[in-house]
Amino acid sequence: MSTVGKAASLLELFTMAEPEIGLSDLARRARLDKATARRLLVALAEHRLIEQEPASRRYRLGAGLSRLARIRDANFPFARVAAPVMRSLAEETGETVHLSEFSAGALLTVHVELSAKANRVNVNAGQILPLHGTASGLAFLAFSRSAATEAYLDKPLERFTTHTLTDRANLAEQVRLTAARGYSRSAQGYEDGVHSIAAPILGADNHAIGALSVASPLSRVDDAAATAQALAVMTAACEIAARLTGEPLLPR
Amino acid sequence: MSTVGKAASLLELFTMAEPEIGLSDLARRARLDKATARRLLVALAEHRLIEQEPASRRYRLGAGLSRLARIRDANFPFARVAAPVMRSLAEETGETVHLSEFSAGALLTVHVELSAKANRVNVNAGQILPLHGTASGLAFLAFSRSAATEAYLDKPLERFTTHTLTDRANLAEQVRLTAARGYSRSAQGYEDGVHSIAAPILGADNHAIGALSVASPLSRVDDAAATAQALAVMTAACEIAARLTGEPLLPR
DNA sequence: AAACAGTGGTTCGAATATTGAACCGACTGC
DNA sequence: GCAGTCGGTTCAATATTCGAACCACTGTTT
Repeated sequence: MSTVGKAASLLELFTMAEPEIGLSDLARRARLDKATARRLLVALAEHRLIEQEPASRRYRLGAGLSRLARIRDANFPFARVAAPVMRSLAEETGETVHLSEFSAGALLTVHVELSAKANRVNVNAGQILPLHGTASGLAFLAFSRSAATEAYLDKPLERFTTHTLTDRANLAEQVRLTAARGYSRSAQGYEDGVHSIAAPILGADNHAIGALSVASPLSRVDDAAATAQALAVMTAACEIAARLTGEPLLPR
Repeated sequence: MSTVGKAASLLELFTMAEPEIGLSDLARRARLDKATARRLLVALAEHRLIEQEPASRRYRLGAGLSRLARIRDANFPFARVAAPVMRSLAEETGETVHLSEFSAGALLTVHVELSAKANRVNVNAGQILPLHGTASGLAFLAFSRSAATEAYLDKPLERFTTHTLTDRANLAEQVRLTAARGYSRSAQGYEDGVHSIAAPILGADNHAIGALSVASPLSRVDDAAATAQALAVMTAACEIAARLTGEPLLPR
């Protein structure tokens, strides 16, 4: 393994549960010689990627990481990181794909990849979606903190079409179903003739920060197509989350 | 320079202004051979510390950095990082030092290092300080976003002692003075017999996220002592900010 | 109090990973 | 077609890293 690979492995030994580790321990776990581990740690410390607690002499992640992460997060937000994954999903499904981020009590559409077909659903970036009535909203609600979900459901809910779910019991049941199977499905809840399948984008704390959705003309979707879309959208949503948070891809 | 040092130098070439850089450019700026730079980049990419945009083939900071920074920030917050610096400041000045973090419209005291002297000011962690009437509050206001500062000053302000500044014009003048010289001074604005000098803790965006303060019995402070305290508290505040954000220490 | 087991840290000849000039193919502007 | 980029690759020469053995120290056990 390359030297920088070894150094990176050292960084990866630190976790939420164990954010400070001693030299011998680090060397053992990274399967490195103590002398090697120390030399790498010193080099990392020179660039503030590692700090050493003066009292206990244990090592921990350095402030330089905060700085670098800030640069990354500021310049490669949600939409930008997600775009290539969405492009693939749009090609695979042949349908319009849109990504929404939770903001001020609703979902804000931050990126759209349109279907290549002539008969397609059109969504505009910037559009605000309600949490009820859309597949994206259901996916978000199902993976939010339960207190927040309950609070939202208790408010009076606007009706957009004759199919909009506004009844608290029905909606709660849909949320439960979505949480159980990992994706949501909704037809004409917000706009007539539109069918959507959505999955949540989970943040580092495993709660939804947004949702990814495949939107099709209702006439083109049967149960088989919906199942295929569901699988694809969940996979893509996981991929986006992984690219965003840096967590390794975990199967749900 | 060590190999990991070179790799770290590559990471440090990315900035807010230029978050994506091509191979040749990276090699030139880091004064590395192109082949070397690339080998390092590949090694970093394997650990997600670097990503390569597939289309342009340019490099950028990776998601792994976000993950590591999250681990660091969660486990070594404000108070913990600041504590050793505060300990030194308390020893240097011989007075009680307290650190406050802005939270919900006021300053929350998150850490205290008490003076070694018998006659000292006592402050408790957890105590809430108003933005007016305390040196910490003035320091915070003077380095907040000006809109937020104005909004605060427009509200009715509670009186705590006969010395509390509640007049908008007087307070605005104090804020202006604090912003100009980099520290605030207040005597008996919140509690009788207490004198304080404070400096803001600046976040990555150069706005205050909290304040550091030296609190003394009023009887012990003359102008000379206050000047010395001011210098010490500003230096310590800069040091804490640097340790927190990973930005290099900048003179004000 | 002596022996032991665990730290963090250092040394230096041996082993090996790193280096970089020269190379390739692809693209852009002239 | 040429010149000047770019990203990426190769391989002999070499500088860097490796790691067993070594301190000095601390706390525990006998």
